[in-house]
Amino acid sequence: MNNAEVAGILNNIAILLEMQDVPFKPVAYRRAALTITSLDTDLSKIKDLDSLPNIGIHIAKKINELLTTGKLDYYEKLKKKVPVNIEELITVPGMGPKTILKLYKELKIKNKKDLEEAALKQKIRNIKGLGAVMEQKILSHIQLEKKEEKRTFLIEGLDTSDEIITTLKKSNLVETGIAAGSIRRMKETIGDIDILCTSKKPKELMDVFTKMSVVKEVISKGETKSSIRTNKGLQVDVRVVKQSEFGSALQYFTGSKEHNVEVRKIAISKGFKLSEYGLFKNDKLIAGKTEDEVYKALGMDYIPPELRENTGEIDLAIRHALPILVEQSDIRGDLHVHSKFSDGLTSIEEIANYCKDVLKYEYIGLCDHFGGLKIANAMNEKDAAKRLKEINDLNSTYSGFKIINGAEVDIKPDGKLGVNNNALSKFDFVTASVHSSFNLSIDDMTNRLINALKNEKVSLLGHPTCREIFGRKPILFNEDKVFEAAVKYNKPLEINAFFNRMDLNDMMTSRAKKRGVTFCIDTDSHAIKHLDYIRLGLGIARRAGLTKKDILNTKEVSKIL
DNA sequence: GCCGTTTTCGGCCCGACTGTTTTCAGTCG
Ligand SMILES: Nc1nc2c(ncn2[C@H]2C[C@H](O)[C@@H](COP(=O)(O)OP(=O)(O)OP(=O)(O)O)O2)c(=O)[nH]1
Ligand SMILES: [Mg+2]
Ligand SMILES: [Mg+2]
Ligand SMILES: [Zn+2]
Repeated sequence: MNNAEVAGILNNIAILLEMQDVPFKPVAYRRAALTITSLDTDLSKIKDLDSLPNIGIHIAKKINELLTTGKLDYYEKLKKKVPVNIEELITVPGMGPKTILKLYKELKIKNKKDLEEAALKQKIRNIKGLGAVMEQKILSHIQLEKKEEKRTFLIEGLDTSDEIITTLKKSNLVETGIAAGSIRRMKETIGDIDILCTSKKPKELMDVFTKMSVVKEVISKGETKSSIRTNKGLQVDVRVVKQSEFGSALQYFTGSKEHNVEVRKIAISKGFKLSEYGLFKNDKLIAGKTEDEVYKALGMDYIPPELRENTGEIDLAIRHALPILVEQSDIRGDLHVHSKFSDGLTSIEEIANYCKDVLKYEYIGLCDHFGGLKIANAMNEKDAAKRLKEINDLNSTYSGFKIINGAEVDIKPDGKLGVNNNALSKFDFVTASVHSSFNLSIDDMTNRLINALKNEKVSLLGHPTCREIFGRKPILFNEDKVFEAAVKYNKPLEINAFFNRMDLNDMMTSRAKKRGVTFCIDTDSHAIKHLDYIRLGLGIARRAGLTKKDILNTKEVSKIL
């Protein structure tokens, strides 16, 4: 039984207990499940389970029973009382523990199929406490759901929230509009789009919001909170508050939920109450205009959104020990950019101008594919020579900006590069990365990456895990050994910021930092607009707590060659 | 069931929207 399965069962127990109105235990089981979900080691490898946060002796014992027997008596007994497919039913909006219980008792509904049939026969509307509206909601959800992916890419959230805020602002009813939730925290995937607005006319603003042309369905609508679904199937939540409440509302709406709960507990312990409307002491407003004010009043330093996951940031903020996170303005260049000379779409000059004039970089590393990779239209020696001349010509026209003559080369299964080191001697910067044979044994893959890192011509290990979000699984290797090699040979690991790679991800970056690894945030651009993905890479870096000095491309060009 | 600069019992975040509702439960953020 793996971690996800154990967490799933603990979550189901929480729901079964809620059905019986058991107080507090559901929260305890949910927290335990969350702890397990965020674990990066297998439960079976952990000896003292009850030393994990939110897992005490009782849940630890239950986990052990699950791990050794594959079953849990306590869970089986709970299920016997309400033998329904919880996972399936709970995904239907509006279906919570109480509704599931009621429908089982009254109509023997055990799963989605039963639910759909009952709704079609108009049986649900007759249940006391339910009605025709609920019946219709259930039906339309079950029939429309089909194949919707639940979460989506961060970049889609960033772009769509920008578009919606722009649309809302056209009404002149918005004072401040900002994306919140997981978008503001820069999570690699987002479940919905959360937008906070301040306005003097919330009612009118909500009318505008729920009547936008992209709205397919209005999920709920109130004066301070409304939700819609777009024609692309994305849910958008908008909260509207007064400008004077902006800080506390943003603190609330940015989350994470777990962070909020923890901060609110601290407020309680100090005799305050914290909500989206402000920090209060005996109904007297203490803070609320800015987030900074709220955190300060609670004895904390301001916590950057990317860190608000209740993974230790609150303690650090109290002890004034938060890291000073890397910022966009610290980035001096992008060291993994493709041009027309391989599979990119853009001329070198266009790329250079954008980096120099718009992004204010001091350098770019042109890392067109070189040798070996047929699919990516790799350069041969002749192409490389032609490109070098173009680079030199352009460089002679710049002051304070430099195009670095780099290459991206393939790492073969044995860890040798796609081309020999002699052929690489002409390049000043070499990104080595895996592009095929993703399924080696862990040992072989580990040796493959270590051999690449060991190679004196290699400057950087590109997209180290090769995972694609919602797509290819990461390649498997011994993390500790690879991190160790990266430190030993003084080679940074790439934080590849391409929207569907984001590789290394936040968690692995955080673990690597603890082992002393350094990093390089690259966009892997193949077109001008990809260069802006740097902010996705910054999101990963900041979520992992990286500072300027952890990152190669915050350094001057003379220090990286 | 978990947890502890109000340490081993007594508390556990707080509020909006819907409709099941006419004074509130349930679900969701
Ligand atoms: N205090 C408190 N705040 C919550 C709760 N649930 C959600 N929030 C706040 C924090 C969340 O970041 C914010 C938006 O809620 P979402 O459900 O959209 O979650 P979030 O955006 O963090 O993740 P997502 O990617 O949408 O799944 O609302 C809660 O139970 N209590
Ligand atoms: Mg969200
Ligand atoms: Mg939301
Ligand atoms: Zn590349």
